[in-house]
Amino acid sequence: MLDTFKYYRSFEAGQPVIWAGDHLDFVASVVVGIASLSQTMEDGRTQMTGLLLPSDFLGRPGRSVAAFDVVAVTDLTLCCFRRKPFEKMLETTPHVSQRLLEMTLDELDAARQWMLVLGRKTAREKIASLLAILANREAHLLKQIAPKAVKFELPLTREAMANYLGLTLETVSRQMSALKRDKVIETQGSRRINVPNLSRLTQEAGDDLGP
Amino acid sequence: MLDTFKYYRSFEAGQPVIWAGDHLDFVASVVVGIASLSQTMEDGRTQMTGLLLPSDFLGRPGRSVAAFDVVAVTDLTLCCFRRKPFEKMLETTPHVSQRLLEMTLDELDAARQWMLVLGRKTAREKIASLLAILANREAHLLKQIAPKAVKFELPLTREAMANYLGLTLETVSRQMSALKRDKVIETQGSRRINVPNLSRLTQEAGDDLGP
DNA sequence: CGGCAGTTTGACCAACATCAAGTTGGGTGG
DNA sequence: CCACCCAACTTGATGTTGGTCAAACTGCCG
Repeated sequence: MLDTFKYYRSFEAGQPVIWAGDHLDFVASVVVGIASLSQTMEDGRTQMTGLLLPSDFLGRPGRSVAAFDVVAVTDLTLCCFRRKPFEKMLETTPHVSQRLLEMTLDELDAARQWMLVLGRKTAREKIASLLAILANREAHLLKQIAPKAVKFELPLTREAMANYLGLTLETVSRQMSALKRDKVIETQGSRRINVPNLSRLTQEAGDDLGP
Repeated sequence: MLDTFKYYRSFEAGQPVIWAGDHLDFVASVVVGIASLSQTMEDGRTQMTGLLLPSDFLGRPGRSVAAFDVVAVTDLTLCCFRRKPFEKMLETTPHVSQRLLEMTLDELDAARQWMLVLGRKTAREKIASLLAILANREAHLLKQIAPKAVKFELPLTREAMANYLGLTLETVSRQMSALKRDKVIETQGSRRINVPNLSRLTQEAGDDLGP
């Protein structure tokens, strides 16, 4: 059973969990908080390639070297398993590997959706896409289905948003101001977001009929 | 056994295999040729989200609706399995789902690598990245390890390259000309590419020490 | 009351997109 | 066999988006 060899690790907001290339002999699942996956080029350009939310899986059975940097975006608690026994269990407990396959396929779909955002959307649409994802997640957590309005807390700094969206932090800031000016969003401070009309935001994101 | 319910389907270069939203009651694996996965926005902007090469898997156990457009880039042959029996087999044959998990994790890593290309690389680096992938694949097929020079056939039109790279076809063409002018590549016609110095190309792609 | 990280805003600039001609080359029909 | 056609490609002129550099503002913490 999983419980016999799991353990917990906590990280403060901003702390690195692992660096790409590090030896990594555990896999983990997010319990509370948010972590980011990212890559950095030699000259410092960085691209966030995913956000890990509670219940998301981290690590790679069969690989002992991390492919990406993982950083705690907020205070973070992971539930970790040593990799070897976890791999053994994958072999002996088929429904675990089936569940993991399903989660990985979901992540792959999400990554591909995000490629459209990065490759083809304008700065304004990129920001709206990110806000729409966070707004929908919030609505989902509150068990609301297609609500008109949503309020939520932005877990990311402007710089982190820029790294997720393939923009500079100045452009992120300008487009946030523009969306505020155009009444697509309202703010209290720079992190508390109020979306008065979620379908308007979705439309700004460029995926009206959905992807 | 898989063989008892598999069948083959062929497509000519340029033909659609399925459209996003279509009902899809098979999964498949590429036998010969190349297929592309892509998404299109209502206004026509499109982004290719993956290339499927021989042995790659297509479809999604547990989902009956296609999430992406699939198009045959070259003449293409698929080996198809009806979805229901395939899913049943996943449940009963653990090592198949483990193998599929491994392949999916590889694709997820590749998709995340590509997000760096789309989000952060310049047009020139994007072109070089794509050419480097194709060159390395060619070298791998010929069982060469880290050769100095490689020749290969570009399977994509300029427009398809643009859709993969998040560029316009004019920019692709200009950067191809620039790489030729700078002796990073040589060409015979617009599709036959010769890379005289693969590490130079890799450097132009911006991943010297490589992720 | 600093000090500092995070953010906003402005002025200017470069990279890429857009619009618009041309050019190439393979395939077809006369 | 050649002339023409058309899709794919190249190249040029110009425009726009988002990047860069720089300066100020906010709010929190010591």
